[in-house]
Amino acid sequence: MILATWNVNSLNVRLPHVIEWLKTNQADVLSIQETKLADEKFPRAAFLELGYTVEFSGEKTYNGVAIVSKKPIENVSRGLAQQGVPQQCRLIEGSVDGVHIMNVYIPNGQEVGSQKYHYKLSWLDHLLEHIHTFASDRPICLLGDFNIAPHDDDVYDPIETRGTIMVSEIERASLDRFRQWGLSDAFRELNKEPGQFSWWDYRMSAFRRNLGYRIDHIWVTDPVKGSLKRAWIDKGPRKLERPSDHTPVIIEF
DNA sequence: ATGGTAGACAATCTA
Repeated sequence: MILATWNVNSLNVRLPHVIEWLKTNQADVLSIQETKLADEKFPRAAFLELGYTVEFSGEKTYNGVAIVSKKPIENVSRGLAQQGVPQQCRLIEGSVDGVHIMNVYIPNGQEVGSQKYHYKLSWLDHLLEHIHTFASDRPICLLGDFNIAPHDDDVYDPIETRGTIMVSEIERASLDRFRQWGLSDAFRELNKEPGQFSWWDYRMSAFRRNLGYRIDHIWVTDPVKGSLKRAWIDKGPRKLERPSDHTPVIIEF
């Protein structure tokens, strides 16, 4: 199975890129973040025409997640039931071919110490609670835009970015709890070299200068880890005209 | 401390 994740930063703008990418890469499952589309505006037909099925959870202007799949998506659910605050569309999950796919758009957090940063940490707490309702010996993939670079090797400059958003020790420690539960970073299982990024800021010519972060991830339980064949980042879409600031991360197992 | 750019949406907010 080829499984990919891509924060498209507006599916409205990026639909041609996504369709082209699916045609070329023939992924079995693609999970998308930041569709920024209310459900009634979702371009379902474009995916059906390609032979894919799609499930989505979106809202106007912000957030929005979707799972695109060649095979049927079963037991679909949306959001975190436990949250007391108004729901943002940041989680959609479903099973494909016996593999449970959890597509997340973890809050960005804006700045360490800010209100949004605390929202990010508490959202991660709720996600962890939710994960704990599953058995870790099941084939599960937690994937999406985590908005956290797990290690210093995952940022362009660990000194300059030390302690800042997506890099802070508290965020990394929060993510470590998902490892302790039984998830592994599939990309890092197969690729050890530093400087492999999935996101570059639009500003300051960050892509040209390779000032990136590896914040888009596919984390898997042992049954998936055991059959991993490949894991890679496709920088191609980031080089296109009017690109998303993120580029796809893919595994094959 | 700020700014740089992009997207949604029409003055700012989010990233």
